[in-house]
Amino acid sequence: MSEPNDMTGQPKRVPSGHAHHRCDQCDVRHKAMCAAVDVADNDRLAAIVSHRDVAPGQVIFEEGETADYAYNISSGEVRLYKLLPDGRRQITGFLASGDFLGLVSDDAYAYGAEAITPVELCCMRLTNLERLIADIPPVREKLLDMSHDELAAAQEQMLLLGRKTAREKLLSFLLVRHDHADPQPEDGTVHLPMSRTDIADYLGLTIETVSRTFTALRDEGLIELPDTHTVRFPDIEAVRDAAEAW
Amino acid sequence: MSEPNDMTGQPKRVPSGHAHHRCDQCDVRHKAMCAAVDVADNDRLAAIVSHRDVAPGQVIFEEGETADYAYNISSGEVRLYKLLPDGRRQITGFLASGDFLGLVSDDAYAYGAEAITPVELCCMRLTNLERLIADIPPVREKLLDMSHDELAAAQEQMLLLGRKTAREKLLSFLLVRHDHADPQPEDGTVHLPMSRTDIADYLGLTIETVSRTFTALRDEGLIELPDTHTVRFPDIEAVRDAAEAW
DNA sequence: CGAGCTGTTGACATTGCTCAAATTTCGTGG
DNA sequence: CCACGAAATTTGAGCAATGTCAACAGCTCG
Repeated sequence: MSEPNDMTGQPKRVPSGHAHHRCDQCDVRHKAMCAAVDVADNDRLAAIVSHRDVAPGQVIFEEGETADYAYNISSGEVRLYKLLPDGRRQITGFLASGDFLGLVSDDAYAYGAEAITPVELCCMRLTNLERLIADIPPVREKLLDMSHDELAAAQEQMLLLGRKTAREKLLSFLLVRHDHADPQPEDGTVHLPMSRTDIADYLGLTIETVSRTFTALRDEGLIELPDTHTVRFPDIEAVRDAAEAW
Repeated sequence: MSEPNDMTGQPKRVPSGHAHHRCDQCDVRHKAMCAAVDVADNDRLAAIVSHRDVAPGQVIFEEGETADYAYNISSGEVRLYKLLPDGRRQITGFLASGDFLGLVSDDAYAYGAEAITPVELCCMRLTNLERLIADIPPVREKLLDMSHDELAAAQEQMLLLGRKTAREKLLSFLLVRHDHADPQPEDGTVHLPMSRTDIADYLGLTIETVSRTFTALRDEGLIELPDTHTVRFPDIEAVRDAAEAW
């Protein structure tokens, strides 16, 4: 139960927040599931959300924990992961602002979630959210669509994990990060808030292989590494060719 | 476009069937999404389904193809897969009778589907199905639940692909097949309708490694191999221990 | 300034892959 | 029912990609 970086004496994982948040002023509303809530129903939405800040490295929820809340990410970056009994970890996805997490069919979370950067969460009790889903058709449309997108991403990741080489894995990862970046940067810059360990556990590799592969790509001139958490593509088309042709 | 085993001169992939099927007499109704359709709405359901038989090895639909239909599997076993340009294949799942496939957020299928055994499909035009989903709340509940289950399975498979050894992969696969088998067999028998190649492409291995691992497990006494497509566990608890403790 | 991370690099080990051949299984026709 | 050929599976030998273990470098924070 002890978290490595937990130096706060505060009670954990208890969303504490404004009873009346202004959902209509939310920065990420347009990207989030909330966009499916009509202006007329805004009050209902605002009434059920609370807020929670999570520091880097801190647990949002653990695999197997009873699922009470679903969350929208207001800001920050989150990792989802599953563990084996001996500690091996597979990161199943990275989420960023506007993304939604916590809906499960079972009543326990099927994976753990941790903050990578400082994270602001918009929390909804599942019992309340389910009522909202039942009452507002566009919300369930949106959620069904989102889960189909997630499923497509998961299948793409299975292809990566099962059939790509280390080089292809890293290139695919960098390209997806680039193409999905929120304010799409003009130059070919990609920001990587997560550690090499996180990248390794996402791609089914070791940190050493990730590190060596970064170095190899840099030596080839396919990427530049201004610093550990930044990658730049001098020629992104060359990268796209390399990603699937090798 | 040529399919290896296609020796029929018949037009392909055109569902041909009874205009009025008796959904209430369907063998797999209780397992399928159709169970969420109230008896009163049975006629609506029956009116939009048609049927299609697919021979082993034949394509049901291809990745990227425009998605016209969704399917329920009435009988038989299906593989879903994604391909890389050079032909490497990742099987993302095996489906059996009662399973549902073909709902996508985009308008193209995100993966291909092929019959492993002779397959009977219950076909629904997406335009019709979507109307059904919109009109019948329990149907969308069921579909949302099903997609959450699929997602959980996909994440479990990512853990397998990224972090387990060949031995653990095969044992996990056999145990899941055993535990999810439809009429749960009393003895520890598992039937594997798919080829070694399919198993390899599902587990992110080569056929040789799959074959060698089967042999090794047999030599250890963990499994018996009465024939290529049948596995028996003399002591299933020993298998469960081996699957996650190694 | 030193401790402690995180990331990189090097040397070596190992799992699982490749290529090749033997063997078994299975469908087909006689 | 049996024989034959094709396909699927198994087995063997060698190898390569990636993992393991270890040392080192760079950065941050007290």
